[in-house]
Amino acid sequence: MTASSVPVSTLANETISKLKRCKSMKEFHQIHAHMIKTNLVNHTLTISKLIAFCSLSALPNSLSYASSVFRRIENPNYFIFYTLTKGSCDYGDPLDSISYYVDMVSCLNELDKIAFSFPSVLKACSKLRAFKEGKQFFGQILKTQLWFDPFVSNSVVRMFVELGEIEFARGVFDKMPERDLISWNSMITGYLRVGEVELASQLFEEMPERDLVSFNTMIDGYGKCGRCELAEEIFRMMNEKDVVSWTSMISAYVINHHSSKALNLFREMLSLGVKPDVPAIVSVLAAIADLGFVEEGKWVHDYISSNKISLNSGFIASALIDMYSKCGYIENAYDVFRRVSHGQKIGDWNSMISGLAIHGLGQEALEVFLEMERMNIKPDEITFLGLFSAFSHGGLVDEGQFYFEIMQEKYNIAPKLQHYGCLIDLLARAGNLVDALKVIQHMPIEADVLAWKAILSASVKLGNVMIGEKAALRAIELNPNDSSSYVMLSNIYAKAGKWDDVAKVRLMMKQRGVRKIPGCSLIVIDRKVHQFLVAKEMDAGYGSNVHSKIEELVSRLKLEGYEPDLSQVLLDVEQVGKGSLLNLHSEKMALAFGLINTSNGAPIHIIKNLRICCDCHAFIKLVSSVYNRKIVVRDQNRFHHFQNGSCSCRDYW
DNA sequence: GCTGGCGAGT
Repeated sequence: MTASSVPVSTLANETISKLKRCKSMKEFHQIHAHMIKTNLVNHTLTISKLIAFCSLSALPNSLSYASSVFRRIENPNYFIFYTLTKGSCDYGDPLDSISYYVDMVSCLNELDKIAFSFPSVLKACSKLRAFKEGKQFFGQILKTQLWFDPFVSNSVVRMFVELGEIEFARGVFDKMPERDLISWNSMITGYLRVGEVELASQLFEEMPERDLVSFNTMIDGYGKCGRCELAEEIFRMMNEKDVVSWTSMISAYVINHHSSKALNLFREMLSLGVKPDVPAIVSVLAAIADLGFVEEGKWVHDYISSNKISLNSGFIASALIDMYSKCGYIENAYDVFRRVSHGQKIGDWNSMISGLAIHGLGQEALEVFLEMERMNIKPDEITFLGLFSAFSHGGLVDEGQFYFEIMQEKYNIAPKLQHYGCLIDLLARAGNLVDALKVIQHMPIEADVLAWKAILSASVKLGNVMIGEKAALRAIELNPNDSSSYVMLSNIYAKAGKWDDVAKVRLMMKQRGVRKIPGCSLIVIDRKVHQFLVAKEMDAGYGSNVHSKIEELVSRLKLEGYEPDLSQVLLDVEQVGKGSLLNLHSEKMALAFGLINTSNGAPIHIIKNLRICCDCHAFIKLVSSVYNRKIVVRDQNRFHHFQNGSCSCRDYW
């Protein structure tokens, strides 16, 4: 049978079901060509469906294709306008979404049909942060029957919530003709987003009925407000949970730095037979990355492969790259990246650049960035944060300054506080305190505590008491509870032999109740985690072994010229003799334990919560050559790969 | 004559 002898309706139905199954632009092109050949382009329903499935497909270039088809239609109907409005709002430029809406009302004016587009138009306003225009649309809605459409009025509440205009949202909520579950849930989201925990709880108590979404919203919102205990309470009282409930609770733990709890909860979820989906996997990967437990990370990676979850789905690749980097396995991160890097996802590139950065691989990070440029992938703010951090850790000062200019001139990205922070850190680390201070003076935003701490920590390293003092006082003023600023100030004084000033700092801390965070190092052996706290006896059983091993190491290394760096013992001098206090640094204990409990030549991975100290750094360098071990230490800021007596940071950290 | 509004992740 030839095409022309088939009834139009059959052909149309067949084409529509093919359109529904389209997975690539190529298929859309083929069907469109076929429609032109069979004259189906003049069949309203079929051409509408082509535009609909294409605009809502989320494929690259699908919207511009849909719009080119649209432009050849003489009298487009509501449905076509609607799909283009929604498509551009969700997957394209929200501004186009508003244009389609404006076009629509200029040529058609049935209110009940316009209603369908309004949710997307209002969503476009929130995406564009267009409060004024949003209010204008709201004004128009109020004058019509649209106000009585729950989809429309709920979208108004949602828009004000997204814009953070909580008073407006509440005003609409109170005034709307009918409130359903969605209205209540949105309003609660709104309060939680602005940190109004009390008001959110109150609404949650007051609402006439609740669904799973209401509970999940509370878990997520409490978590994001830093109220893990409240999130837990809701989570535990739920009779029915879905994967969103679990994921919300897991990420509440991750955000609040309870990564072990997050990992345990993920395990509990699995044991109850709840199948993790992409967001659940991504959130547990963040926990694993934080803990540095590569074995768990590999298990999740296997799970992803064996369950045929594509590396391209959601943030899977970027989460894996991040996890492997933060566990010290930059090669594995690179493998994942290579498998997806032909893709266009900015997050994958950003994770790779940041990963290389924490390993001090500045040049490699720059190469990834240049590859990105060659592929015409537009870098965003986060790309540059990663890049600057890579330059900073790699000591690439000229490159850092050059790309700081490029970011603004070529990519039109205005530097934010964090970008300035990176630039300041870059200059300060490289020993250029004066220029770093100049940046602080001239930047259009007030420097934050991190910027001053960057100056401070560089001053410690350079022994610059004057600038260090100034930076420390400013940092302490900005965050009086951050112990590290006091400690660094005290370190500067100690290094300069100003013991009276050291005492003053210590007194200040005591009076303000600021406690030094104890150094803590982790080592994982045979999937078991061993934790060492500074100056503390460890778990019964191997304490004395570790101490005698450290003593053995010290005497062996002294033969190689190791001199304990006593300037590193600062605040707690009266407690124990300085030399032995140095030997109680947590990373030395973890290292000794690792040497005892792993076979000769096996690499040792250690994770420390604070920055590694100079003495331990020199110590571990020597151990790596004398004992012929590859030792990888993750400290608060970055990785140190020790091998053959030197460190990948080239003593620059 | 097909359609629309809430919850989780890098």
